[in-house]
Amino acid sequence: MTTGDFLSEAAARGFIFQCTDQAALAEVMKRGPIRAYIGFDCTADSLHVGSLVQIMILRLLQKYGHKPVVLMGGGTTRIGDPSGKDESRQMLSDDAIAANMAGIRRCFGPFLRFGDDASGAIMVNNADWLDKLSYIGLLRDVGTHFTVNRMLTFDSVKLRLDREQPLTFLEFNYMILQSYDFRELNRRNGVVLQIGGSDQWGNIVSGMELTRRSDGKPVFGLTTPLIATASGAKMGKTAQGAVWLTDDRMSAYEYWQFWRNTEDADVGRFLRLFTDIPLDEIARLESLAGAEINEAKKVLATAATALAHGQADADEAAETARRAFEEGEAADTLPTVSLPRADLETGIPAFRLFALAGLAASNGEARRLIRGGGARVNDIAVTEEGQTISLRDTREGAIKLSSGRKHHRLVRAA
RNA sequence: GGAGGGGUGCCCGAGUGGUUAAAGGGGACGGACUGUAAAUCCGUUGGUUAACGCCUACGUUGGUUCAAAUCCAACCCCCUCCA
Repeated sequence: MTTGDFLSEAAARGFIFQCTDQAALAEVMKRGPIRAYIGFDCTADSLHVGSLVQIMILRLLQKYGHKPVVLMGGGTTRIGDPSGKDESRQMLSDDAIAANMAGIRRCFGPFLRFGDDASGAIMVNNADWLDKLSYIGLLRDVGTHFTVNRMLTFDSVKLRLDREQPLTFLEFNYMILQSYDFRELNRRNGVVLQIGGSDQWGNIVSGMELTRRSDGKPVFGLTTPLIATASGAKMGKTAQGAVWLTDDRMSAYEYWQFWRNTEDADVGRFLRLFTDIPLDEIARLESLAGAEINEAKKVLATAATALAHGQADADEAAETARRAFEEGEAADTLPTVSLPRADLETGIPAFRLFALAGLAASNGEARRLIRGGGARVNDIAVTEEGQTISLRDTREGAIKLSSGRKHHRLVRAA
């Protein structure tokens, strides 16, 4: 395994959508380790699986001895990227951006090894240089390299103009600042490759051109495909919202469940993108037919969860799921809710209990759940909305509530 | 600054005085079928209530009316065109 093999594995795993000059990049990578960066905007305090492709490709880079550079958009987040958006994003305060950055930083820990050595990942913040820019200086420095004619042809701009949605001058400048980042990272850190999602193509190419025009340096751009499920839904959204990578936002068990519920048609693709499992093993798993594909989904779930949460938590999630789904018993590691012992002794109406346990958003929703026949206590369907559930219903130390086949909670007396 | 158009439930979107908690679609949740999949079909989709009902809701605030998402006024926000 040498530094030059990165591109072929990245391609085989489905990471590459477009590359500005793949042959030339392959040459450069063959000669030795390079530095590559991906920018992350600080719009939330944690990352979700929507960013996982980017994280995984950095991981793959590192595996081949290259140095990943994680760029935190402390400066660009103050502008807001218009790419792929119909409306401008709400302006974030500087405090919020700083807090988000700290949260995002934590997300990378499990996936990348940070360090100052040749392949150790590093993290930089573009506020370090963007905040210091002077307007006239910037205009004279980079403004001459951009034509408005060209900028107007970029999809991010065109989309807004075509739909007659406002594009503020602030946002119009985003691509210039992102281009500036690329040149700056090339100058400061010797970064020669920028990676991003396919919607970043225009921004990446701009940065490449700026670096070439003003410094005469050849740099490269690479984009990853947009990941959607086989049935066309956006990847990483569930009823509760985004699928977060950190356990303060989503438990390892829920994360495991997310991957376990992958559509059949996506299993191979997801195994290649979101796990380190060798390609020949993936080919075998992918070829499983019919119900056997479930085995591949479990492998996917456990491997993906191990990356984000650690092997121990992943194994526990797998075991919890096995007992809950395959043996129908309540593993004591299912999500648990504690309620006052006194309340449970007197008993609580079923609909209220389901709402308290978080299986329904309101008493009314719990009632509808029961009417629809989707609520179960200890695996027995609840027929009466007001049926009293009390400590007498405890089985093996807890009362097991279920909403549908997939959502379970254990209730314990506190 | 002027003229015109618009702000409806999670989202899109219909609705121009009462029968409107508000058509339709999407999404979501539940059920059936399965394999914790997809597709399909069925049900549900503001809160509270056993239920009648009550409360909250159609940008904001007031007003007209027995009755307003719907009419009037002022204000806020957005879009288009003109200067």
